[in-house]
Amino acid sequence: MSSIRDVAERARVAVSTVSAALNGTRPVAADTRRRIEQAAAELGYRPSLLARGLQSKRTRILALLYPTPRSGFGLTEMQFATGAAEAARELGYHLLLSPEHAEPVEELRHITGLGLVDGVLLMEVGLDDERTDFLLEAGVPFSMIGRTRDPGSIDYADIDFAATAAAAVAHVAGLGHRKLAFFNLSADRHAARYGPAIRAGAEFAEAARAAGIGYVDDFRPGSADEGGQAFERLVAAHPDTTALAVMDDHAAVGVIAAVAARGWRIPEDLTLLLVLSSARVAEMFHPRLTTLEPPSAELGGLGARMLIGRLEGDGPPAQRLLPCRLVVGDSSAPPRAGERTGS
Amino acid sequence: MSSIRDVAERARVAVSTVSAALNGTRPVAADTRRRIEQAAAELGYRPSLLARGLQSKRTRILALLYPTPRSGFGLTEMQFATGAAEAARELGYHLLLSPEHAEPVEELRHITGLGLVDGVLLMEVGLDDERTDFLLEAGVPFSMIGRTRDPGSIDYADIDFAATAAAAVAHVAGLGHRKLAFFNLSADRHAARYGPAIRAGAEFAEAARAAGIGYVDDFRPGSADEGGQAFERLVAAHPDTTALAVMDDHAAVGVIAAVAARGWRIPEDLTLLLVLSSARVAEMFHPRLTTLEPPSAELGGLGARMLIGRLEGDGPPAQRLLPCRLVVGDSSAPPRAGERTGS
DNA sequence: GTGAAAGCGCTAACAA
DNA sequence: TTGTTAGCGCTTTCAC
Repeated sequence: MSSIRDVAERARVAVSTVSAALNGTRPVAADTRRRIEQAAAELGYRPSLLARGLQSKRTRILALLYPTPRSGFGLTEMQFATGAAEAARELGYHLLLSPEHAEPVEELRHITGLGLVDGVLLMEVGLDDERTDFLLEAGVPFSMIGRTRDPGSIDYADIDFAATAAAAVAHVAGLGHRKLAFFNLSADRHAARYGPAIRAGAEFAEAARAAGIGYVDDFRPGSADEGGQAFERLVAAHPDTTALAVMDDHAAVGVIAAVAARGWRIPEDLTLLLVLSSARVAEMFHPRLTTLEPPSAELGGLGARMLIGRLEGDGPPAQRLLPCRLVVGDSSAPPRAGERTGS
Repeated sequence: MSSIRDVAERARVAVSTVSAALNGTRPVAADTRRRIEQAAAELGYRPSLLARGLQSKRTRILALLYPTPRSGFGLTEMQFATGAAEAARELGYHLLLSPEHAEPVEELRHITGLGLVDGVLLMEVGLDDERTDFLLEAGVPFSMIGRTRDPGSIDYADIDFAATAAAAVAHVAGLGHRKLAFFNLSADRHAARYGPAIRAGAEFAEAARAAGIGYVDDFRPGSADEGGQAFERLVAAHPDTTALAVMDDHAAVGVIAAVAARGWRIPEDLTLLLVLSSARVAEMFHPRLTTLEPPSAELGGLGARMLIGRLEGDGPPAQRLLPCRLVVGDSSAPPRAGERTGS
């Protein structure tokens, strides 16, 4: 690799002039600049990020902290990462993928202590997240994909659960349904104070209330089996339910099986919505499910942009909510006029 | 951030002694070492990766080059990334996520030119991959997840297609099937000389031949619709086919629908296998599909380890093939004794 | 408009 | 066993 000295020698100028010419830090005579640029091009010169970073205390590297896949990392999470990486790249930054192990705060301390990264992007943010306390205290710039209960002036990009729930409710109400059930994420996720589980629950209830349709949300199935069971209990307790929104992919699988087992059909006997699942997953189902697809890549990109904005000293905190996109599949239809048949 | 000088002053020694004590580069008196360690601890000292890298020409950062999601990035690809990040972390390295845009080689030139990374991990390697030529020529250490047609002495971790195909064939043959069909990846992927498409095709043919069972593989459906159509054509042309292995998730969806449309059932009328799909995807189907799950995280981890091995100057090239894991679901069963009913 | 020199935090000769 | 010193490649005063 050729260094700035090589360029300077070849262009017969001082290194400081090369630096100035290449960065536009101070005026350089047009002719000198030309010689320098040519020399740099001929040598294939690339300024060393390390040296530059050492000097300027800025590396243009961002760390994306991600929890080691628990039950499994979804497509959604992946898209946060790729979205963020993409946005970072566009702005001349790099994204470091940092797995969090047992002790997230330790991990943070480690990664920020190295002086390697300018800022941190947090994923899977809990309502109360100890990592934010640490970062705030340590004065490390960061932004969140998701948000804590009280984000204060921290930058974040999160799903607009209110708009998402409203869209879902409008969709089913528009089809003529009068009673909607909502299967939230598993009890585990609630116990972990997982924001999406809690916010979606609250917002669906509110949206149903506002729309004046019936609403049930006592279920939190986290697997196919639990999904099937929850569905059976739902039908037993609320036979007038004609539309169901499910947050957990696997639970949806169980619901579909249970529907078929009763001799019912989707969408004739039940309108089924997948909430916060990518359309790619929805396509795996047959019939193709209507889904509220989270704008994952956009959220990741926004998170990265916000962080960079902060690093480059922008203004007020950027806090953005993006609604899920309603992708209508073949699992939604008006409710059947008469009684449902089957067992 | 406190620097090595601060530690040196506090411990009343020279910086070089601190460096030596902390890195074990040269002998340090036990007592001195203690003082240094204590001082470092008290100051919360973390050596700067930048400074160290500038000096040692080694940053302990690896770049994972990933293609910008075309049709869509699967879980599988994600797991390469997380597996690699995990392994890197364990060995004290960091993983940079580098999206490749239009011009992969340009991207490589850029990322390697910065002096930021010690080596590169390549994903989605084609049979003829221009990136390897560049890296070889540039003398940049790298390893591949996947492999070119002729990997020479390049490190790689790839799927063992022969073992995978053998396991699949043994599974269906063991159930008593006499004729297996194989739906390869889409024509697009073949056109792109995508290794897995080509290798899996060849190895399934070979495994079927070796096992002495019938084999058909003229189909390359890349979507649900194409999958359904391919299935219809298959049944028309080879009505004696009782087992089917499918590589594309979406095509499998179409097959399942087509099977149902004929009034057939899985697994009674058709044994269906998903090849190279994660079990997590297989669970989305009902019945749960038997799958040959790629060891994605392991491959990613291996790729990272190999690269690190190379960087730390190990011996001969590491080239590893890992078989897919056969996860038996509810879609495989012995062939039906009599005729199949339905249209 | 340009050059010389200091220094970012660290490692590695070389001396002592 | 420890200290002194010279860089790694760059940016940034400060002179000229």
